[in-house]
Amino acid sequence: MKLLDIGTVAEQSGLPSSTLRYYEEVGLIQSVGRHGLRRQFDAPVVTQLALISLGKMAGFSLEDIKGMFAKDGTPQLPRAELHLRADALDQQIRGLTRLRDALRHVAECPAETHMDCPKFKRLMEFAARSTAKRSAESTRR
Amino acid sequence: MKLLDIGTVAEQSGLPSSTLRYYEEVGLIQSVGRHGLRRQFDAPVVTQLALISLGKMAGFSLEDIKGMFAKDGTPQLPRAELHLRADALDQQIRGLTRLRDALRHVAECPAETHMDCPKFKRLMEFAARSTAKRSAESTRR
DNA sequence: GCTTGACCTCAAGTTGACTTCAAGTGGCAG
DNA sequence: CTGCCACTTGAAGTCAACTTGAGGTCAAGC
Repeated sequence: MKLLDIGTVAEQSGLPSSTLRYYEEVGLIQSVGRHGLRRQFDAPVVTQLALISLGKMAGFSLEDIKGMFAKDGTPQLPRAELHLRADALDQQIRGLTRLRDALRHVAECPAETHMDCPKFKRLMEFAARSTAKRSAESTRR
Repeated sequence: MKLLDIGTVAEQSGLPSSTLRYYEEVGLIQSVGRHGLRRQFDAPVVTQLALISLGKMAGFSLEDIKGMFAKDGTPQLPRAELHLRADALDQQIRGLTRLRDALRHVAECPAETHMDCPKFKRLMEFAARSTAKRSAESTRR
Protein backbone atom coordinates (compact mmCIF):
# COMPACT_ATOMS: atom_id res chain seq x y z
CA MET A 1 0.00 0.00 0.00
CA LYS A 2 1.41 3.33 -1.02
CA LEU A 3 1.82 5.72 1.89
CA LEU A 4 1.83 9.48 1.62
CA ASP A 5 3.23 11.68 4.27
CA ILE A 6 1.28 14.63 5.47
CA GLY A 7 3.00 17.16 3.26
CA THR A 8 2.12 15.18 0.17
CA VAL A 9 -1.48 14.81 1.23
CA ALA A 10 -1.60 18.54 1.93
CA GLU A 11 -0.30 19.27 -1.51
CA GLN A 12 -2.62 16.86 -3.28
CA SER A 13 -5.70 17.88 -1.38
CA GLY A 14 -4.96 21.57 -1.27
CA LEU A 15 -5.47 21.63 2.48
CA PRO A 16 -2.83 22.87 4.95
CA SER A 17 -1.35 20.17 7.13
CA SER A 18 -2.69 21.89 10.21
CA THR A 19 -6.15 21.16 8.87
CA LEU A 20 -5.25 17.55 8.22
CA ARG A 21 -4.05 17.17 11.78
CA TYR A 22 -7.24 18.81 12.96
CA TYR A 23 -9.36 16.45 10.88
CA GLU A 24 -7.50 13.55 12.33
CA GLU A 25 -7.98 14.91 15.81
CA VAL A 26 -11.73 15.11 15.38
CA GLY A 27 -11.81 11.69 13.78
CA LEU A 28 -12.62 12.54 10.19
CA ILE A 29 -9.55 10.86 8.78
CA GLN A 30 -6.94 8.49 10.08
CA SER A 31 -3.21 8.30 9.69
CA VAL A 32 -1.74 4.84 9.43
CA GLY A 33 1.70 5.39 10.85
CA ARG A 34 4.69 7.62 11.13
CA HIS A 35 7.82 8.28 9.22
CA GLY A 36 9.89 9.70 12.02
CA LEU A 37 7.45 12.16 13.50
CA ARG A 38 5.57 12.59 10.26
CA ARG A 39 2.12 11.20 9.87
CA GLN A 40 1.62 8.88 6.97
CA PHE A 41 -1.68 8.35 5.22
CA ASP A 42 -3.04 5.77 2.87
CA ALA A 43 -3.57 7.09 -0.61
CA PRO A 44 -7.40 6.89 -0.43
CA VAL A 45 -7.41 9.61 2.19
CA VAL A 46 -7.17 12.08 -0.66
CA THR A 47 -10.42 10.79 -2.04
CA GLN A 48 -11.91 10.95 1.38
CA LEU A 49 -10.88 14.57 1.71
CA ALA A 50 -12.58 15.30 -1.56
CA LEU A 51 -15.77 13.80 -0.19
CA ILE A 52 -15.44 15.84 2.94
CA SER A 53 -15.04 18.98 0.94
CA LEU A 54 -18.13 18.09 -0.99
CA GLY A 55 -20.08 17.63 2.18
CA LYS A 56 -18.92 20.99 3.42
CA MET A 57 -20.11 22.60 0.22
CA ALA A 58 -23.48 21.15 0.86
CA GLY A 59 -23.53 22.89 4.19
CA PHE A 60 -22.96 19.91 6.41
CA SER A 61 -20.92 20.32 9.56
CA LEU A 62 -17.84 18.22 10.11
CA GLU A 63 -19.79 16.34 12.72
CA ASP A 64 -22.50 15.50 10.18
CA ILE A 65 -19.94 14.44 7.67
CA LYS A 66 -18.23 12.26 10.20
CA GLY A 67 -21.44 10.32 10.52
CA MET A 68 -21.73 9.73 6.80
CA PHE A 69 -18.58 7.73 6.31
CA ALA A 70 -17.20 4.55 7.72
CA LYS A 71 -13.66 4.80 9.01
CA ASP A 72 -12.39 3.67 5.65
CA GLY A 73 -14.03 6.67 4.05
CA THR A 74 -16.71 4.90 2.05
CA PRO A 75 -20.19 6.31 2.43
CA GLN A 76 -22.04 4.49 5.15
CA LEU A 77 -25.57 5.67 5.41
CA PRO A 78 -28.80 3.77 5.18
CA ARG A 79 -30.55 4.44 1.89
CA ALA A 80 -33.45 6.15 3.54
CA GLU A 81 -31.11 8.58 5.21
CA LEU A 82 -29.39 9.33 1.93
CA HIS A 83 -32.72 10.06 0.32
CA LEU A 84 -33.61 12.36 3.17
CA ARG A 85 -30.39 14.24 2.72
CA ALA A 86 -31.01 14.48 -0.98
CA ASP A 87 -34.47 15.87 -0.37
CA ALA A 88 -33.07 18.41 2.05
CA LEU A 89 -30.58 19.42 -0.60
CA ASP A 90 -33.41 19.83 -3.07
CA GLN A 91 -35.05 22.26 -0.69
CA GLN A 92 -31.86 24.14 -0.23
CA ILE A 93 -31.27 24.29 -3.96
CA ARG A 94 -34.73 25.66 -4.58
CA GLY A 95 -34.22 28.36 -1.98
CA LEU A 96 -30.88 29.38 -3.35
CA THR A 97 -32.20 29.44 -6.88
CA ARG A 98 -34.96 31.77 -5.87
CA LEU A 99 -32.48 33.94 -4.11
CA ARG A 100 -30.13 34.00 -7.07
CA ASP A 101 -32.89 35.02 -9.44
CA ALA A 102 -33.98 37.72 -7.06
CA LEU A 103 -30.46 39.01 -6.72
CA ARG A 104 -30.09 39.18 -10.47
CA HIS A 105 -33.38 40.93 -10.77
CA VAL A 106 -32.53 43.50 -8.16
CA ALA A 107 -29.19 44.09 -9.79
CA GLU A 108 -30.94 44.95 -13.02
CA CYS A 109 -34.15 46.51 -11.90
CA PRO A 110 -34.20 50.09 -13.12
CA ALA A 111 -36.57 51.30 -10.41
CA GLU A 112 -34.73 53.76 -8.24
CA THR A 113 -36.58 52.55 -5.20
CA HIS A 114 -36.52 48.77 -4.94
CA MET A 115 -39.38 48.91 -2.53
CA ASP A 116 -41.80 49.65 -5.35
CA CYS A 117 -40.85 46.56 -7.30
CA PRO A 118 -43.35 43.76 -6.79
CA LYS A 119 -40.72 41.09 -7.31
CA PHE A 120 -38.59 42.63 -4.66
CA LYS A 121 -41.48 42.82 -2.28
CA ARG A 122 -42.35 39.19 -2.78
CA LEU A 123 -38.78 38.29 -2.08
CA MET A 124 -38.83 40.25 1.14
CA GLU A 125 -41.94 38.54 2.28
CA PHE A 126 -40.23 35.26 1.69
CA ALA A 127 -37.22 36.44 3.64
CA ALA A 128 -39.36 37.62 6.52
CA ARG A 129 -41.23 34.32 6.55
CA SER A 130 -38.12 32.23 6.69
CA THR A 131 -36.57 34.36 9.39
CA ALA A 132 -39.62 33.85 11.51
CA LYS A 133 -39.66 30.15 10.79
CA ARG A 134 -36.01 29.74 11.65
CA SER A 135 -36.32 31.39 15.00
CA ALA A 136 -39.48 29.48 15.73
CA GLU A 137 -37.84 26.13 15.13
CA SER A 138 -34.69 27.20 16.88
CA THR A 139 -36.43 26.16 20.05
CA ARG A 140 -35.66 22.56 19.18
CA ARG A 141 -31.95 23.10 18.76
CA MET B 1 -44.48 58.36 12.86
CA LYS B 2 -45.47 55.16 14.56
CA LEU B 3 -42.88 53.86 16.98
CA LEU B 4 -42.44 50.26 17.96
CA ASP B 5 -40.64 49.23 21.05
CA ILE B 6 -38.07 46.51 20.88
CA GLY B 7 -40.39 43.74 21.98
CA THR B 8 -42.78 44.49 19.16
CA VAL B 9 -40.00 44.58 16.63
CA ALA B 10 -38.69 41.30 17.98
CA GLU B 11 -42.10 39.74 17.61
CA GLN B 12 -42.70 41.09 14.13
CA SER B 13 -39.28 40.19 12.81
CA GLY B 14 -38.93 36.89 14.59
CA LEU B 15 -35.57 37.94 15.99
CA PRO B 16 -34.75 37.94 19.71
CA SER B 17 -34.22 41.37 21.20
CA SER B 18 -30.66 40.45 22.08
CA THR B 19 -30.03 40.23 18.36
CA LEU B 20 -31.69 43.55 17.74
CA ARG B 21 -29.49 45.17 20.35
CA TYR B 22 -26.50 43.52 18.76
CA TYR B 23 -27.51 44.77 15.33
CA GLU B 24 -27.82 48.25 16.70
CA GLU B 25 -24.48 47.97 18.38
CA VAL B 26 -22.75 47.06 15.13
CA GLY B 27 -24.62 49.76 13.29
CA LEU B 28 -26.99 47.72 11.16
CA ILE B 29 -30.12 49.35 12.50
CA GLN B 30 -30.89 52.40 14.55
CA SER B 31 -33.26 53.04 17.37
CA VAL B 32 -34.88 56.44 17.41
CA GLY B 33 -35.50 56.91 21.10
CA ARG B 34 -36.49 55.36 24.37
CA HIS B 35 -39.64 54.66 26.25
CA GLY B 36 -38.17 54.58 29.69
CA LEU B 37 -35.21 52.36 29.08
CA ARG B 38 -36.79 50.63 26.15
CA ARG B 39 -35.48 51.22 22.70
CA GLN B 40 -38.00 52.42 20.19
CA PHE B 41 -37.76 51.87 16.49
CA ASP B 42 -39.42 53.37 13.45
CA ALA B 43 -41.76 50.95 11.75
CA PRO B 44 -39.59 50.59 8.62
CA VAL B 45 -36.94 48.83 10.65
CA VAL B 46 -38.98 45.67 10.22
CA THR B 47 -38.56 45.87 6.47
CA GLN B 48 -34.92 46.55 6.96
CA LEU B 49 -34.58 43.45 9.09
CA ALA B 50 -36.20 41.41 6.35
CA LEU B 51 -33.62 42.76 3.94
CA ILE B 52 -30.85 41.91 6.35
CA SER B 53 -32.13 38.39 6.67
CA LEU B 54 -32.24 38.18 2.91
CA GLY B 55 -28.67 39.32 2.66
CA LYS B 56 -27.62 36.72 5.16
CA MET B 57 -29.32 34.01 3.19
CA ALA B 58 -27.42 35.14 0.15
CA GLY B 59 -24.22 34.63 2.06
CA PHE B 60 -23.31 38.21 2.83
CA SER B 61 -21.69 38.99 6.14
CA LEU B 62 -23.26 41.56 8.43
CA GLU B 63 -20.38 43.83 7.54
CA ASP B 64 -21.21 43.49 3.85
CA ILE B 65 -24.84 44.10 4.52
CA LYS B 66 -24.05 47.17 6.53
CA GLY B 67 -22.55 48.66 3.42
CA MET B 68 -25.72 48.10 1.46
CA PHE B 69 -27.88 50.56 3.34
CA ALA B 70 -27.73 54.27 3.58
CA LYS B 71 -27.90 55.56 7.13
CA ASP B 72 -31.63 55.99 6.72
CA GLY B 73 -31.98 52.30 6.02
CA THR B 74 -32.93 52.47 2.37
CA PRO B 75 -31.14 49.91 0.23
CA GLN B 76 -28.08 51.15 -1.56
CA LEU B 77 -27.19 48.03 -3.43
CA PRO B 78 -24.03 47.78 -5.43
CA ARG B 79 -25.12 46.09 -8.66
CA ALA B 80 -21.74 44.62 -9.43
CA GLU B 81 -21.53 43.10 -6.00
CA LEU B 82 -24.96 41.57 -6.41
CA HIS B 83 -23.96 39.99 -9.69
CA LEU B 84 -20.88 38.52 -8.07
CA ARG B 85 -23.00 37.13 -5.30
CA ALA B 86 -25.44 35.69 -7.81
CA ASP B 87 -22.54 34.03 -9.60
CA ALA B 88 -21.29 32.59 -6.34
CA LEU B 89 -24.76 31.27 -5.67
CA ASP B 90 -24.73 29.68 -9.11
CA GLN B 91 -21.56 27.89 -8.22
CA GLN B 92 -22.99 26.74 -4.96
CA ILE B 93 -26.17 25.56 -6.62
CA ARG B 94 -24.22 23.57 -9.15
CA GLY B 95 -22.20 21.94 -6.39
CA LEU B 96 -25.26 21.11 -4.40
CA THR B 97 -27.01 19.70 -7.41
CA ARG B 98 -24.11 17.44 -8.13
CA LEU B 99 -23.98 16.36 -4.54
CA ARG B 100 -27.67 15.65 -4.47
CA ASP B 101 -27.45 13.55 -7.61
CA ALA B 102 -24.52 11.71 -6.16
CA LEU B 103 -26.36 11.03 -2.95
CA ARG B 104 -29.33 9.70 -4.84
CA HIS B 105 -27.08 7.64 -7.00
CA VAL B 106 -25.22 6.18 -4.06
CA ALA B 107 -28.50 5.34 -2.43
CA GLU B 108 -29.49 3.34 -5.45
CA CYS B 109 -26.27 2.08 -6.95
CA PRO B 110 -26.03 -1.64 -6.36
CA ALA B 111 -22.25 -1.76 -6.74
CA GLU B 112 -20.67 -2.74 -3.47
CA THR B 113 -17.68 -0.54 -4.09
CA HIS B 114 -18.71 2.96 -5.09
CA MET B 115 -15.20 3.76 -6.16
CA ASP B 116 -15.64 1.64 -9.26
CA CYS B 117 -18.68 3.54 -10.37
CA PRO B 118 -17.89 6.11 -13.05
CA LYS B 119 -20.57 8.46 -11.85
CA PHE B 120 -19.19 8.46 -8.37
CA LYS B 121 -15.69 8.99 -9.63
CA ARG B 122 -16.69 11.98 -11.69
CA LEU B 123 -18.28 13.50 -8.66
CA MET B 124 -15.17 13.05 -6.63
CA GLU B 125 -13.00 14.60 -9.26
CA PHE B 126 -15.21 17.63 -9.13
CA ALA B 127 -14.96 17.75 -5.38
CA ALA B 128 -11.21 17.48 -5.49
CA ARG B 129 -11.03 20.26 -8.06
CA SER B 130 -13.06 22.65 -6.02
CA THR B 131 -11.13 21.95 -2.84
CA ALA B 132 -7.91 22.80 -4.58
CA LYS B 133 -9.37 25.93 -6.07
CA ARG B 134 -10.74 27.17 -2.78
CA SER B 135 -7.51 26.81 -0.92
CA ALA B 136 -5.69 28.44 -3.80
CA GLU B 137 -7.84 31.52 -3.59
CA SER B 138 -7.80 31.51 0.18
CA THR B 139 -4.52 33.38 -0.10
CA ARG B 140 -6.50 36.53 -0.73
CA ARG B 141 -8.43 36.33 2.52
C1' DG C 1 -47.22 52.52 46.74
C1' DC C 2 -45.58 48.28 45.41
C1' DT C 3 -44.77 44.53 42.52
C1' DT C 4 -43.93 42.68 38.22
C1' DG C 5 -41.88 41.81 34.04
C1' DA C 6 -39.84 43.42 30.20
C1' DC C 7 -36.34 45.83 29.30
C1' DC C 8 -31.41 47.89 30.30
C1' DT C 9 -25.80 47.57 30.39
C1' DC C 10 -21.47 45.53 30.21
C1' DA C 11 -18.73 41.69 30.24
C1' DA C 12 -17.96 37.25 29.36
C1' DG C 13 -19.15 32.88 27.21
C1' DT C 14 -20.31 29.93 23.06
C1' DT C 15 -19.79 27.49 18.62
C1' DG C 16 -17.38 25.61 14.63
C1' DA C 17 -13.53 25.30 12.14
C1' DC C 18 -9.53 26.25 12.04
C1' DT C 19 -4.73 28.82 12.64
C1' DT C 20 -0.81 30.20 15.18
C1' DC C 21 2.79 29.76 18.46
C1' DA C 22 6.83 28.22 20.95
C1' DA C 23 9.73 24.79 21.64
C1' DG C 24 11.26 20.38 20.19
C1' DT C 25 12.55 16.24 16.81
C1' DG C 26 14.39 13.53 13.29
C1' DG C 27 15.42 12.00 8.31
C1' DC C 28 18.48 13.16 4.95
C1' DA C 29 21.80 16.09 1.91
C1' DG C 30 26.36 17.47 2.00
C1' DC D 1 28.80 14.48 11.66
C1' DT D 2 26.26 18.62 11.06
C1' DG D 3 22.72 21.42 9.82
C1' DC D 4 18.51 22.18 7.77
C1' DC D 5 13.85 22.23 7.49
C1' DA D 6 9.61 20.07 7.28
C1' DC D 7 7.46 18.26 10.46
C1' DT D 8 5.86 17.38 15.71
C1' DT D 9 3.13 18.70 20.17
C1' DG D 10 -0.32 21.05 23.22
C1' DA D 11 -2.17 25.14 24.22
C1' DA D 12 -3.86 29.25 23.03
C1' DG D 13 -5.77 32.48 19.72
C1' DT D 14 -9.15 33.98 16.04
C1' DC D 15 -13.44 35.06 13.74
C1' DA D 16 -18.38 35.97 13.14
C1' DA D 17 -22.52 36.30 15.09
C1' DC D 18 -24.68 35.92 18.68
C1' DT D 19 -26.23 34.41 23.59
C1' DT D 20 -26.00 34.44 28.50
C1' DG D 21 -25.49 36.29 33.08
C1' DA D 22 -25.50 39.42 36.84
C1' DG D 23 -27.20 43.22 38.67
C1' DG D 24 -30.01 47.40 37.72
C1' DT D 25 -34.23 50.37 36.05
C1' DC D 26 -38.64 51.84 34.97
C1' DA D 27 -43.77 52.17 33.28
C1' DA D 28 -47.85 50.07 34.13
C1' DG D 29 -51.31 47.35 36.54
C1' DC D 30 -53.20 46.07 41.00
